[in-house]
Amino acid sequence: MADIAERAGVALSTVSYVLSGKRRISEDTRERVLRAIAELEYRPHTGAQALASGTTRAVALLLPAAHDELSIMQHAFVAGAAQATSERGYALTLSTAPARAAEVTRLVDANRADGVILMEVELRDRRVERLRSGGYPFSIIGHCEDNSGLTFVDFDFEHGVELAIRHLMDLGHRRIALFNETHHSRRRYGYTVRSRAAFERLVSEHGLEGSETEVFLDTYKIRDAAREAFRQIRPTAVVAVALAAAVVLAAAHEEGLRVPNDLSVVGLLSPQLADITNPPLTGVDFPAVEMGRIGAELLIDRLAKPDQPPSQLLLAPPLTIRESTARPRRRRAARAGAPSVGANR
Amino acid sequence: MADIAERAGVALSTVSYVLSGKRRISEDTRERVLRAIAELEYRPHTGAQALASGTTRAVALLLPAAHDELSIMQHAFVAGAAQATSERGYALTLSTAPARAAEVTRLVDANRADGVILMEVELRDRRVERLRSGGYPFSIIGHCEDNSGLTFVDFDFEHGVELAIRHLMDLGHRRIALFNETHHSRRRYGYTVRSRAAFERLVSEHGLEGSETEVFLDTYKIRDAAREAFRQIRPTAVVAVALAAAVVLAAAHEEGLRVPNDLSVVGLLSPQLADITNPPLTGVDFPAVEMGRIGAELLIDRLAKPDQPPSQLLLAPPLTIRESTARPRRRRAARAGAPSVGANR
DNA sequence: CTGTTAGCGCGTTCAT
DNA sequence: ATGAACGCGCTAACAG
Repeated sequence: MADIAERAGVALSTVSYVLSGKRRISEDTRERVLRAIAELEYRPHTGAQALASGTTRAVALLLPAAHDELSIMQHAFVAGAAQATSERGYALTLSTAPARAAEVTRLVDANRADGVILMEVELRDRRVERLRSGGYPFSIIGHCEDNSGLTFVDFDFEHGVELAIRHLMDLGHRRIALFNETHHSRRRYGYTVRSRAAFERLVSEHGLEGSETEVFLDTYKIRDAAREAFRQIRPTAVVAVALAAAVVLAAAHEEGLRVPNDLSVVGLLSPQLADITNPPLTGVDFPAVEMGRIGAELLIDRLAKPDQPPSQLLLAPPLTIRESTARPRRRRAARAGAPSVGANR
Repeated sequence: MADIAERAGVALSTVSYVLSGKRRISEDTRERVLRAIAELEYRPHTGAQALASGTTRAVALLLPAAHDELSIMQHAFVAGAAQATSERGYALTLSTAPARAAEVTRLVDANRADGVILMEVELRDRRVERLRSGGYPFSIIGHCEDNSGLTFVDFDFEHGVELAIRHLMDLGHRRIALFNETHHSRRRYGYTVRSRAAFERLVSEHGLEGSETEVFLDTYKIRDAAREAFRQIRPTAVVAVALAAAVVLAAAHEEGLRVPNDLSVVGLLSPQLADITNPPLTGVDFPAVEMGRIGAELLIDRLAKPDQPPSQLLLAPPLTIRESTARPRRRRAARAGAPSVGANR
């Protein structure tokens, strides 16, 4: 900066002001400074700016448990967040530190980032508590039980399940199963709990013969659980949350169930995945990229105006019909074989 | 730091040396300093360290073209790189800036990162040239045509295609098609070119009836291209590169081809994807997480010892047999129906 | 083994 | 409208 100040024949601070625009500078000197900057290929030193200004213009994205595993949708969050931050002139720092409360504030404490984007939160989350009570700027992709004061964006799983069930009911399905995700641990993730709650409510409201099945996020267990459920429940349709959907298809295939002829499947997952399954999944498209983007924007907004009331967004996109759902066929066979008593409501 | 120096009754620099370990400190003062640090909950200011030391202890991962799209495997790279960097005490900064040469050096020029990890390089890549000629520390996940001086890790696609073809030949397949990925643009990505080259070599070496099909990374086009290829080539087996594999399965399904009964498929993709396809894909597992990890480690090693000769790693994992391959069956039917003239080679 | 001190590159207040 | 000078928090000579 000193070099360009000298070359432009001005004071060092003038250069700073030209750059930041925090002061009116005469067009004349402005020109000279900018020219010198161009000629010397000067690049501001982000670190020094951060040190002097006390703000890093970087946010941290906490990418929990990147235990080599699946969590394919996480990538979309990352991609969305990366885009949004870069558009707003922020850097995005990734951390795969374990999801312990002690870790979430580290990057901000070390002044590597101004704020934090949290993912995979549980209904009651100690990391959230830590950030909240410590007064750290943060946003969540997902949400908790007690959301007072929290800034977040989430997919409306309740609404998603409702759309899915309505679609299946419209097609004539009455025996619908929910395939939910669950984790090895005892953690209670919001989307799992909310999906189940919505499912149970709808089942009882409409007198459906649903039956939930919780499956584990391990591919093999998921598949076994699915096959067993098919035999026991004999659903004509399935609502599957997240990655479970992809595996349900495989399990159905193994059971000799053709989708959608013998079994309809509605998935709540990202369109990127829904498109490459076999057959492509009808479902409520999880707008993962958008959510990542919004999560970042909410945080950056918050950094700019810390006193604004927190934004809380629930995204409820429509159902996209692909090829995995159809009218139930088993029922006809069942009726023909043994005319059931139940009226069609 | 001044606070803890005062509290411990030492000079400020002593605190620094205790922290960095760059000097021998008597156990006594060491103790006092550490206690003061704990009591005051002192956290080093990364930015200030960076400014003073001239090294940020952060590396940038260039995640090109996060155009909302697929590129699911990219996530694994990111996850692997994130793990490795965090283990070595580095931060990982993500950038989705467009893949222009001007962008790749920005983060390092602005002192946000010490080096760069590049992905999705083309055979002749201007970004690589820029980094190389500018003397920037960087590593590549992938590699180029001219790799002199480059540090990289890549999947050995040539070897992968060879394993795939061998496996299919062992099963008795002779009419094998390659479904390759290609991008909308005219970019020449190494893995596409190398896969094709290997395929062509093997086809001619073994007198196979292969026929390559290039498909676009757009889900719908991929599927149409696949269906058309099935009709024209009537392959008994397919080798599919990356995401094409998932879509080939869907296309086969639509054509009424059962996998593996009517068509065997071998994929070169990540096991995370291979496991959730329907049926699970036999293939050479693309060790994406591992590659991301190695990419980061190579770069960090390079930052530590800039004068070491560059490491160039080609990973060639074995074939994993899942459920998408079997002995060819069509041939029998064909023979029975219309005894073909062609000898069995 | 420990202390002193000069920067690292920039933002910003105070004076002009 | 411009300039001089101090400080952000830390590292690394240099000096004991």
